[in-house]
Amino acid sequence: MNDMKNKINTKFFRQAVVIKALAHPTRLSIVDMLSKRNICVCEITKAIGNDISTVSKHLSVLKNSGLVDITRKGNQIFYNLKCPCILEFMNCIAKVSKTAAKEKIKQISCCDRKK
Amino acid sequence: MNDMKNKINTKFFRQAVVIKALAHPTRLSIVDMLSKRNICVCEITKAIGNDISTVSKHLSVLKNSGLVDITRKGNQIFYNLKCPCILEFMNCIAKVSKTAAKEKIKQISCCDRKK
DNA sequence: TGGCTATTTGGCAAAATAGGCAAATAGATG
DNA sequence: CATCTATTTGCCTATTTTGCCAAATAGCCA
Repeated sequence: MNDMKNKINTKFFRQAVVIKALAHPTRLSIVDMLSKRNICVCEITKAIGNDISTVSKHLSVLKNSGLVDITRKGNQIFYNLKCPCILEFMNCIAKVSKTAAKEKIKQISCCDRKK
Repeated sequence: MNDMKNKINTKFFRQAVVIKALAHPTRLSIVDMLSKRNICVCEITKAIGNDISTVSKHLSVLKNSGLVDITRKGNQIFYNLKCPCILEFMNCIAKVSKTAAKEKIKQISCCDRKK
């Protein structure tokens, strides 16, 4: 069991960092945008609608996880997706989330089986 | 831009729920175990080494996200992975996390380029 | 150099998450 | 029904994450 504790502290812990980076609606939306083309911070900020400092922090979470990279062009910093395989992953997540949503609707609308 | 805000509140928000469920070392470790076979709570608890109530809460996060399902057998509850595609996804995450780790080691050991 | 634009960082308060203990619940079984 | 085992829930505290504002940086250009 301490065995497993150690394991958690290495492989799973590191992987969780990457997954955590994806675990926020704003960051998912950013990843979605970046999957289409590289975009600069100011454009992302416009699309998201939060304060630019907030967006910048989200971007730095993505960068630290290793999911994205940056390129400077003049004054602007462009972010780009580093690992396209993330997109397949996103398909899988989309599937799970759609199924889950449908099931929740069923549970709510059909009959409150829980007292 | 409010457009995007709305989008965040629906699709990306729901997907983030699923990803958040995966974004914890303990839960990743549970998913890894479940990928091999269905296991009951008490066995998972033994492997993880946390309090059973803690493990139970992690399991309920996974269940609410739609990633796992349960089956009762006698008075034990077995958890099982609902969506095998998660495993392919994990390969991708593993790749990103390994690359990120290597790069961090490079940054630290070779030369502190940041002042 | 000095001012300009784009971006990041620091500090802080609010909200969300994690983990342990004790109590509650759900079936199984005598 | 009483009790036992397996699991979940409630409550509480500690930690982490978010998001905003103000201030600091970084490169560009006159």
